[in-house]
Amino acid sequence: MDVWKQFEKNAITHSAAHHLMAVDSLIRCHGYARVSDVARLLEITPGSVSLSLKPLKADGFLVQDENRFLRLSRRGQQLVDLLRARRSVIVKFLSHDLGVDRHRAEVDSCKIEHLLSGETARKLTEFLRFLNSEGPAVRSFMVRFSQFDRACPAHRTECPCPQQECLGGVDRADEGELDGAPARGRKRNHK
Amino acid sequence: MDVWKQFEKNAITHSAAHHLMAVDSLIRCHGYARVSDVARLLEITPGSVSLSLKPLKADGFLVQDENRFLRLSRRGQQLVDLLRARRSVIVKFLSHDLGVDRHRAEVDSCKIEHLLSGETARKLTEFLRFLNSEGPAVRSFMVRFSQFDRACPAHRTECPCPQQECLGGVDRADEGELDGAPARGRKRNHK
DNA sequence: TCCAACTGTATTATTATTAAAACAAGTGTG
DNA sequence: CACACTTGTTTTAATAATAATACAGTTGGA
Repeated sequence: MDVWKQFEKNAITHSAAHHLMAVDSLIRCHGYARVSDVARLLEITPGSVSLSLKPLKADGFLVQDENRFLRLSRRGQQLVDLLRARRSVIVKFLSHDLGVDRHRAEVDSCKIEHLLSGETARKLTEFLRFLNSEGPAVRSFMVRFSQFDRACPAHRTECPCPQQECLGGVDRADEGELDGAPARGRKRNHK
Repeated sequence: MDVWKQFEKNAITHSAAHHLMAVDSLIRCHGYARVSDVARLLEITPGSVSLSLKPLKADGFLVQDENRFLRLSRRGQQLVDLLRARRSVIVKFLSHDLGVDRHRAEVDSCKIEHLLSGETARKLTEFLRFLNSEGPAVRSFMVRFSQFDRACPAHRTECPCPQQECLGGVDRADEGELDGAPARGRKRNHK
């Protein structure tokens, strides 16, 4: 039971990551970012943004100049660059190499990019860099993969015990169980 | 800004997933699972478990018999099987194929397994099945990968602009920024 | 002075947890 | 049998973090 309870130990929340990235995007696109600009971009109220940014300022990711324009600190910029790099790596892997729908790849990456450890992100990047290096071994590998029989073997042979590594049956049978809206009854923020 | 705000739409929380899997593990190991057994396994109080299980019962993942022994419903069992399958696929990919430390691979998988869409999980599984199919193309691919120069090109050539797809520099420079404990000042559950 | 922008306070909701009290059911002993 | 003890469950109250809103107040520039 060592793995359990590790899930709360993340340096940054999903929401915080998006707030930081919004600041970065605004600065890159328009040259500046104020609280209200972030709010408009994220479609939430300025008050909410102000509150969300407070811990980020306290943690030294963000600074505000005398006119309250937002700027990323060195640490903040590093973090944003890191997150963006991770996201683009994961999106590329999912969409380009695995063939996941682009939009879904982006949603999935955005959910997990800030949760990966540095080691995993690094090794994934190395793998991706190799996968996109276009060498002959890689090319023949990808050709073989595209010819690979995608059907799960568990669906061809009758197997009485629950599969260890087949997501096909369960997942297809229960499509949306993990993807979409909750099944019923649970109140959620519906804005 | 379509991707943003998708992050809250998950069918199940991390904690709920662990509670469900604990029930499943207990039943498989000891033949039964009561609230207090789950609490012991997860090292939290029975009261907490009782509260956490309530929405899972309401959503039809769990049932309790007349002696209040816990059982997974059909839906609950499907969900647990799905999550376990995903985890084992991701752990195998990270540790076996990418060479991530086993424990870290488990922690990372456990963080993300319930967040992936069905499509992504399925395609990842297909890829993994191919990667472990031991054909000659795969073998030569993996041999090449093991010989692949892991050093990030950005560290060899001077590049003035922030890297799009290099996690090496930023990440190594800021090791632990996303992995470990918060930098400072943020109060957290320290139990 | 007026308005846009920002901050602060109060409020709501969800999730996750503890601690303590209340309750239920079986066990043991005189 | 009855009373006390033990175990297990549930409920209630409380705390804490995250995420968001609404509204009131402040500030600074044209």
